[in-house]
Amino acid sequence: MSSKKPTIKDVARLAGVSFKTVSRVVNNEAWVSDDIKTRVQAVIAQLNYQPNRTARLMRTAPFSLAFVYDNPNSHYVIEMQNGILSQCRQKGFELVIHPTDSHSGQVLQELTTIIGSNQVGGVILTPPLSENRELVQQLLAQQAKVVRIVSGSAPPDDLCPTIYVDDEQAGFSITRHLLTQGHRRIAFLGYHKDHQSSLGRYRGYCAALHEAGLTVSEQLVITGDFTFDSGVAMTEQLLQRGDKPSALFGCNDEIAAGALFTARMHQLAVPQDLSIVGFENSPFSRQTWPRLTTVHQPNAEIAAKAADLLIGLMLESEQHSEHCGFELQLVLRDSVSLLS
Amino acid sequence: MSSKKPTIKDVARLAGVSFKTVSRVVNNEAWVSDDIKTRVQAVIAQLNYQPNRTARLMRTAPFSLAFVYDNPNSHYVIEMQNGILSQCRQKGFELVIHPTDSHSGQVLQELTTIIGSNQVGGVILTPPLSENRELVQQLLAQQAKVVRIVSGSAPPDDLCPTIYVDDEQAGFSITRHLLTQGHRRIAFLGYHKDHQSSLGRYRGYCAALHEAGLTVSEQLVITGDFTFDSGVAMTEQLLQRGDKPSALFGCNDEIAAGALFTARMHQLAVPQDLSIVGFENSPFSRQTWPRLTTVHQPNAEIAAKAADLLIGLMLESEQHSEHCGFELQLVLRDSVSLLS
DNA sequence: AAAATTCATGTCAACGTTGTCATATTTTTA
DNA sequence: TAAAAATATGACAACGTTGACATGAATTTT
Repeated sequence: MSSKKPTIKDVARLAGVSFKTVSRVVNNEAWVSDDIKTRVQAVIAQLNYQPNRTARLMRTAPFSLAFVYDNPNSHYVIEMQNGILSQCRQKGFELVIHPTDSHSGQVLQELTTIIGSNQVGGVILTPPLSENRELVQQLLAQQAKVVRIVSGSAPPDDLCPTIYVDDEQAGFSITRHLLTQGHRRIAFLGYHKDHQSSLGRYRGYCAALHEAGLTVSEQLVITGDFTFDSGVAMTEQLLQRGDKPSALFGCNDEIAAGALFTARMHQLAVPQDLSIVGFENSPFSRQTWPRLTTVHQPNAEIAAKAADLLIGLMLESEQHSEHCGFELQLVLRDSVSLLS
Repeated sequence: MSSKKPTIKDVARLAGVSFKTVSRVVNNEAWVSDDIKTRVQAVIAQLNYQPNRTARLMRTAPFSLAFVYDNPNSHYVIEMQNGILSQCRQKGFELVIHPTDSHSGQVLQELTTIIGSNQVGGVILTPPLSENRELVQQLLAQQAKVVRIVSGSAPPDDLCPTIYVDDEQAGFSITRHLLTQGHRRIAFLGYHKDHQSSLGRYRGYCAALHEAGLTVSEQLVITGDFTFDSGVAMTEQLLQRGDKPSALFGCNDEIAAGALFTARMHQLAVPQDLSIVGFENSPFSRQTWPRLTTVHQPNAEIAAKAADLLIGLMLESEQHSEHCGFELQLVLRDSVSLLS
């Protein structure tokens, strides 16, 4: 009943052919007569034969790729994962997820291990790891294929295929949206000098203010990271001060949700007393009250594209750097008021 | 510069020993002289040699396990994943994530493929797949190791090691909490006849009402699934009716958040006009306003335990069924009022 | 009708490990 | 001090596949 898994030789024996012929049928190679092909396929079905991936892997390049991330945002990770997985399944690849700590200084070693042991043939790097040029180079030096996702309006260099997401443009759009609604004192929450997405969004914010003839007030730019708790803390800090803003640009939806929460604590009605916008269009932003006006970031699509490029790279051995840019669209909802 | 990856034979040549001896050093086998051991280790370090996992896998049992789930809840999946991953890393195992659609009828075939091709040696099954007794049996028949996570106060059978989570007990506790706060008309949102967790929580809800001498009103038990949107729809349905409840038990935090949202739309203050409780203690439940009273479900811990059991099973070949139960604790926050 | 070409199949060596067994050396025991 | 046991090492097969090459049959070309 529960016998050993059938091998290619078992199939061969039963079909009365050499095991190489079975291999040909399995891999859909040319020059197999239809006669034998059907016969072999019948036996394969009968025995329920499945080629052993491990053994196959010994003769071929690895068909696993790693998704490397350092990001506490569940929605982000899941969306990315799903996007990558959709491509992997289509093309028979496997996904290895690799959450890591970019500050530990161990990332290179960790990745070296999984690459060196042939566990994966390529990696998808997300911010902030993707911004580490040296890391990319060292992975490349290990003959690994690399695709990275970065913030920017163009790829920073030609090291490897790159997906770039135009945070600046989107930061500009959403800030201008607040301006057209009459807001003049707009705070920026989540500035972080080491965080490219934050900086891009900040540049867009500044550009929009300048275009409207306004100057950027340092008072209104608050430093913090991309979490709910940080959003709460930054908003507290802001509201403590005298001259309150009429609108608030959260660098991502979690910060914005933190701001929403804090506004609520201070008996401020959103959007009547304070307008708030977020960034990312995570499911979360549809589930707050009021629903957040935000920027749609198509994570699953971005990830799928990254996986697509990486798999292309892994299949053809040529290392031609193809890039791909994403523009982000405004999503208007209920957290912004029209100032008269 | 970028030469081929070193193999065990390269190490052997450089160290002047047979490659078998190197294998012994790598695997920490007995009967290697300290002298040679250090010499070999030096060469390993020098060449930066990493054993090829794929080749090793050809001679050993697979050390990958699959996390199989059909659940749209990002927080849940991420917490589970992290819990499993923590164990995998500790013990040198690999994780294959396998989201699937339990209604497609393809699950068995999908899992058969990844098991049959030696991609994984074991699987962790979560609800609702873990409740499918036949599926478990068929996986077992394929010599796969299985650990399942189910809802219940005891394992349903001895098929395989089982993690059981006492939803009934927790549903009872949280309902009783509402009762002690003076609530009498308590709605139950998210009843689903095919969903064991829902049923468990429902049974707890009923038991608490009975204990308080109340009867369960069909009017107050609303069927739906475990999503925000369903929570909105169910709350709408409930509020449409004449006789409104004073409290509302959402079968998970997302339902509760949907209820919160809808209450807000209807100008009902929570908890003053309506109390709401959730279930799961997802990060989400701390980020709503007001923060949700809920039940803590230690997903990462549960998942880690499951991985631990599964890895144990994969290492020792004996199939002894060890089980493990989890009790759930109430988390009191701000979404329940004291009714006078 | 012989030679060349295409098609169909088979043989055998790899891939980089681990397991089995044999052998050489050292240490212990009788 | 010879025999036995323990220790240390190596030779070689095996895992299940794919790739390089060989071979034989059928078909086309000259």
